[in-house]
Amino acid sequence: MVVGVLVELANKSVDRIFDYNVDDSIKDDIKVGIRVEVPFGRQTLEGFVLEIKNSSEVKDLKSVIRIIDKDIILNKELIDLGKKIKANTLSTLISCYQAMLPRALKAKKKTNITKKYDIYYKLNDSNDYKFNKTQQEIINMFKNKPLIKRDELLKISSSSLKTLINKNILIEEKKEHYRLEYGTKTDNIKKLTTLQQRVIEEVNLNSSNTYLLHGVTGSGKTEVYIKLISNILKNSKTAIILVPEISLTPQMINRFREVFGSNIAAIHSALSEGEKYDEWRRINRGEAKIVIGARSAVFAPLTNLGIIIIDEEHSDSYKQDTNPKYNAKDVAIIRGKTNNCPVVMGSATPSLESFARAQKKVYKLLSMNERINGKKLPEIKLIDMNNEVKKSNSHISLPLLDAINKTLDNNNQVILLLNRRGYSSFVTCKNCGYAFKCPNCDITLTYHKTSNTLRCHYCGYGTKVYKECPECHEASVNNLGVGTEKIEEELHKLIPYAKVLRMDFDTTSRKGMHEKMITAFKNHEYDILLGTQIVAKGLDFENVTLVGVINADTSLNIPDFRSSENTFSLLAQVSGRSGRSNKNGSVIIQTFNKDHYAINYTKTHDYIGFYNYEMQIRKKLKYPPYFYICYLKISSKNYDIASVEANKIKKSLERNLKNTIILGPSPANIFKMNNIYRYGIILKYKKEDNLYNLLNMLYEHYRTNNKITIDIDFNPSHF
DNA sequence: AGCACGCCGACT
DNA sequence: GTCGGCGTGCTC
Repeated sequence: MVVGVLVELANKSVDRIFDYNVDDSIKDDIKVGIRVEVPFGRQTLEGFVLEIKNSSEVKDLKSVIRIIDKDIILNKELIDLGKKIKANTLSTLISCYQAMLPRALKAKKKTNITKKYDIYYKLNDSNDYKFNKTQQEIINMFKNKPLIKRDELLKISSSSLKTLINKNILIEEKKEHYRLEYGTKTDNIKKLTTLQQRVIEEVNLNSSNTYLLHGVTGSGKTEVYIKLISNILKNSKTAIILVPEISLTPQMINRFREVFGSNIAAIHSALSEGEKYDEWRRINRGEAKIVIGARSAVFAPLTNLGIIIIDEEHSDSYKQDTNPKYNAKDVAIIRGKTNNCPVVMGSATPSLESFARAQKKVYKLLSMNERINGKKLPEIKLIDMNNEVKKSNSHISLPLLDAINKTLDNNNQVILLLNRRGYSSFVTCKNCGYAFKCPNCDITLTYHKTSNTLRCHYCGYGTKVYKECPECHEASVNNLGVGTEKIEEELHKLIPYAKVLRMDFDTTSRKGMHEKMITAFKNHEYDILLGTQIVAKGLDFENVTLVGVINADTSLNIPDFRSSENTFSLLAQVSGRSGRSNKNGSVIIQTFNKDHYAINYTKTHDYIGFYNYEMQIRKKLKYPPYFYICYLKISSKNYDIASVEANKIKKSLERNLKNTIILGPSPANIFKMNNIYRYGIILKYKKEDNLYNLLNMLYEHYRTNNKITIDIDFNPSHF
């Protein structure tokens, strides 16, 4: 017997199958998809069996050393899926498989993650032996229970136990146990509104359709997902639900546990590698039917898949920005087709790409435009900070302060968002909020400290930094941002009696802190929840009737063609935290750009209006969804080589791609990093048949060149 | 990724 | 003369 093995080396030069002989002694356990250890050159490597055959074209084969797991790690579907992802992302096949597996199953960086066992004992047949009193007591325990845990027997006497084991009267038996424990399910499915019910009925569970569920904040999307999954389970099928890591809170998981109990496997970053390994094996063995997790959960080795749900589909967290640079949404659709099951993507603010596909009937659009509490969406007030800065020096305007006071007087709670996306990488005017923009690309210029210049990292345009603002002519140009600590300080001065809970990535990084804070705020131990992006998503507090946005503009100024979309989405999401139960909510947004369309469409909760407006811009500037984008990054330790080669590459692409717009090379977002210089080339195209081929050849050409590294990202989430 | 092979510069 | 620099190529 001969096997074709893919070794665990993420290098293009060994990204192919190597053949090995299999000794008769291990032949019976060889299956496609298991892991084996093989000799490779002078080293010993781990790899996956991808083929089983009778003979090989290669003579003088080496032999498989041993089988690592008898269990199949990569089933047939995942093996094929990996090949498709390789083709779509131009990454190595092995990296695609590694992306599917928990750390414990990768050869690299494995930190001794093992299975956990409980030790049990059972009685041996031959027991014509004279026991003393304690020994007899132990023996008697086995009358009702054939298998007893070691701990229980130790309680009686460790020496007697030892004797019985030595005399071969008790036999040890190891049983694997999982680290996590699961409650019992309640099947507590909430009663659905007619709107929710209609959506359920529209989803054809026996199709491979892709649905886009556009539901306003508070419209009850989660309960729709639960009902859909519950229907899937009745057909004895399985389900995957993807959520952004940030909203994968214990509340969210508990809600699913409540309904589905141990049928759920939840994979999230708060788990240890060992716990992740256990959860993965429960899935692989068919013991868990529903998988909830972030991006990589799309690879859950479930068989008989019945539905894939992607919550908050607009989130850029579904795109992996390291190799393989896959998007979980694309992977979900591929799995949907192979399993003939539907994919449901939900959001209050769908990505333009997805909504455009829904408009073109590629996806089926499902709408829920009412909240389940029957209330209207909260009223949104804009505060023009151009006027407010003249009145006071505070980051919190008088109208916002007033509203906070009123809310607290009524014994309600407040969420304050400090928008820190893209913080301080660009330069703004302190007086009027003006941000310098590229005249060619209409994106914000990035500040380069070393040269004290402003640069466009799309086209390379550069200009020096002016002290004087070209808009209001004040000498107030700076690039300083504010942090949550500063705002907290101000709040203490302005409202001394208010209890403020500060939540950002610093204060929540310790394990369990995130959950603790959420619980404390829910229990009304605090009046104001102040935080960054982390407070904007998915949270559900019934007492919150006011949401305040300190600065709507920072994310608007990010040098990214999606900055308006991301801002609109963030503001809509955070606004949705207000007035979720039976109380009316309101929202106050402080901005320097009150006439900006992204801010204005937020004010009227008008997603469609925003969509139509933004689509015109995308069309004019040839951005997605009208054009695809591919980002090439060329990096080198040597400044000149990076620049020269990047220009050579551009010329060569120009010769070979006739239907593609090529921008750059221009300095990448972080131009110099670890002393490596990086240039970016942007490709915009609608249809370019030869593109993947050409880029693959380009990659191959530079593979052996150790002065230049090329990195290719199709449909990047940012660059 | 390792590791050997191999072809040029500066030293006991 | 040889030790060792790292560019190039191979691993079933």
